Amino acid sequence: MRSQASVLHLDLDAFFAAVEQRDKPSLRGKPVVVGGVGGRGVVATASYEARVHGVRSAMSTREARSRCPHAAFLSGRFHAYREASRVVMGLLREVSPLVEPLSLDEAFVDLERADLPDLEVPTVTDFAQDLRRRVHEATDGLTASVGLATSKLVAKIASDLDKPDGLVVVAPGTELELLRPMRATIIPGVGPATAQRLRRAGIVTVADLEAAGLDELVRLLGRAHGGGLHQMARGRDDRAVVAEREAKSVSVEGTYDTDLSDLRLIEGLLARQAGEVAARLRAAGLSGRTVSIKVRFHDFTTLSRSMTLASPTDHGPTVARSARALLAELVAGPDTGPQVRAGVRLLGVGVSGLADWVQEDLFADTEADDEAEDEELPEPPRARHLGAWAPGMDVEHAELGRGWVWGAGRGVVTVRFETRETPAGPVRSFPDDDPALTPWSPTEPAEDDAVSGPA
DNA sequence: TCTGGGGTCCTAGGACCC
DNA sequence: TCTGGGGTCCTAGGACCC
Repeated sequence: MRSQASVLHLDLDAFFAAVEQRDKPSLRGKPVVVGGVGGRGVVATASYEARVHGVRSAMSTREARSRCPHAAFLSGRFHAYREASRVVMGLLREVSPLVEPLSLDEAFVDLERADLPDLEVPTVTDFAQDLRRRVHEATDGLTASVGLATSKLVAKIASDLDKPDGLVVVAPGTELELLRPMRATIIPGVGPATAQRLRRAGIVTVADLEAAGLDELVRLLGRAHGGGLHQMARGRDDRAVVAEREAKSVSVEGTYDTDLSDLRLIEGLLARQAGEVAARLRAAGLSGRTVSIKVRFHDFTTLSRSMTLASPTDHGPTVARSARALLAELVAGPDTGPQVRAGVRLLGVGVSGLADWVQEDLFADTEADDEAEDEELPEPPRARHLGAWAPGMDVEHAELGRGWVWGAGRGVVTVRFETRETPAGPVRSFPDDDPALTPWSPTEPAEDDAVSGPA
């Protein structure tokens, strides 16, 4: 924790709705709701005029319509939101090189890196007011609420205290008297489930949290969360403002207005999502090894299945093939098969375990050179390492799973497989626990990034 | 016709490795 | 040879955030 209030948190007010009101004068002063407008949509942002009628984020659009029928319901123009966000983040980076965006409408700014004569309360207060004015100007009328404090925790809480269009500076040394009377749910990370567990233990306010022992919190919430809250409740938060955060996963999902039960249609939708995910990976210069699907049934129970490939991919057909294979496993499952056929409301595809293409290539070159030098073939790896014969691999690759054997060198594996036709397409199984395996000549060219390594 | 979409982080168990 | 302990990877699910 710092000795001066040099962490700034800025939050644009009712952001999506405010952009709509800015761009469409007829909406100004009127209730505006941005979110899903379909039968199963939820509210992303409600303007303050709509909030008066009880409309809230994450509420179903159906509920919002009944509470505020005269509101304008809009599905959102994300290009406009991204553009407004870009302007604001650019402005923040002008005042400090250390800006950490949390979403399109929110960021931390480290004032220790800003050009200020000092970091005393009057100075940072004037600075923040000037910043809010500049945001208003640069965005053609959007308002921002700002919190200033000695830590991220308190700055974020502070920015919310005088919304909209507010500024709250928490003077160093006064953090605990601010936090103690507040509900524990004020602390980011304490959601409904955590709040309920705490309540059952008689913990409602931050003061209660502070009085609870570390052991008790860890017992209630686990090591990481319990330990974190024990610190936060004392106003202790040393998290740094971090400018660059690397993406860890890329995913696409969709909820359908009516439940899907046609397996061909489900497969087709998954394949399309796989293509979108791959395109976004390529656009970001990323690739990943783990492909996941997500399926939500009519009763809202949600399953996920994932598989890790032998090497990273950003290839649409490879992601699609993996997704189809994971779906086929669900369809073949004695419990999950009937669930799928009974109706699916959400489908999703994601890729995680991301690697940077450029780094991957450099790494591969180095490794190839090393290999040429010492002329030593890798030890035949053990079968359990083989990502190369994962279910869903196409026939050529299953027969000759050439490629990287993760963590153990390269080899050629010959695998017997059996194919069974199902309504969702062919499902393969691999009767041999221990596929035959021989070392692979490193000079042999790779054909497909599905199974070939980064060589 | 309750309950979005895109993420992050954590937990826990099993397999495996040293 | 037997036993045990860590560490890592993988998978599934859950909580949470905006």
